[in-house]
Amino acid sequence: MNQNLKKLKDAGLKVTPQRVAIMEFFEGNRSHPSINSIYENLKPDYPSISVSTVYNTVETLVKNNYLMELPIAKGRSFYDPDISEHDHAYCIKCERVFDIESSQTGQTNPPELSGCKVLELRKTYYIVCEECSRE
Amino acid sequence: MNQNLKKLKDAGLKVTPQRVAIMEFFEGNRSHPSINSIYENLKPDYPSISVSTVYNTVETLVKNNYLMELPIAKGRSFYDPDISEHDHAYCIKCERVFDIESSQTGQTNPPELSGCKVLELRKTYYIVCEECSRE
DNA sequence: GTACTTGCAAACAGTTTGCATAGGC
DNA sequence: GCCTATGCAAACTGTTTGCAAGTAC
Repeated sequence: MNQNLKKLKDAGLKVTPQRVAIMEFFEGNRSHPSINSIYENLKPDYPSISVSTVYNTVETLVKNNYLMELPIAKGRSFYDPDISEHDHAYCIKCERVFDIESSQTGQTNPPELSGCKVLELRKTYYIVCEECSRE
Repeated sequence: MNQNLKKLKDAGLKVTPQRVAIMEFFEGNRSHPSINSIYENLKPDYPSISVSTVYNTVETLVKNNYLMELPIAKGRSFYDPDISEHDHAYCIKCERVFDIESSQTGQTNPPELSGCKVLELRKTYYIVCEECSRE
């Protein structure tokens, strides 16, 4: 709560109800929401909120390392408030994203990338989740 | 060339000029084209080809394990005719995709996925490529 | 001849942009 | 009061769908 206010202020961002609401929505949220699900979840409490505000805010939060963007699925991104090193699993049936604890850390970069700036290695397991396998 | 005809026939698919053209376009192509770049590249030789045919054909080829789909970037997919196990690097500046030889193979699945059907593990390096780093 | 494939247009989903208004500081 | 953030609408991109006409076999 106050953490969020502090984070916004530290980043030199204005504290608006929409921004705080979006940050609160992400707090402890392990469901990896899409832009649309953020919008739909906030609309009941903030009827006037617009999609573009959600886009703006999420973009700002990504830039300030509060969220990470997961372009795992076709057509839309998921967002994760856990920016620590971990992997993801994506169920191709229900399209949900799950967290996976990262196994080996500190791997060396492949030789092909010697001249490049490597920002990050992302590992995604494509799965059919337990629930969806039952059907 | 005849390989493509054979693959289509083996899959029980009709041999159409468009399908053959798309398969030829992918042959030895390491540039990981998007739907749009396939379309643009084929249009000069096949002026009447339509985007929906490209979508249809690519979908069919993915289903028949001739292509793999890479939903690496926001908003669009890339396609790779190399379906053997390997990783990718994506330059966030020029948005090109590079092939990376897979390092360790045969890793075991993480415990979180014990009840799931794991289809694939994909590793993507997010980079700024050599060329883009120079600027 | 039949069934699948193509090409066109329209619909659709997610995202981006421009701009006037509102509101944080 | 200044400047940023919001909300709305319109534009845009990538994708999907419906359907009539065409074509592989």
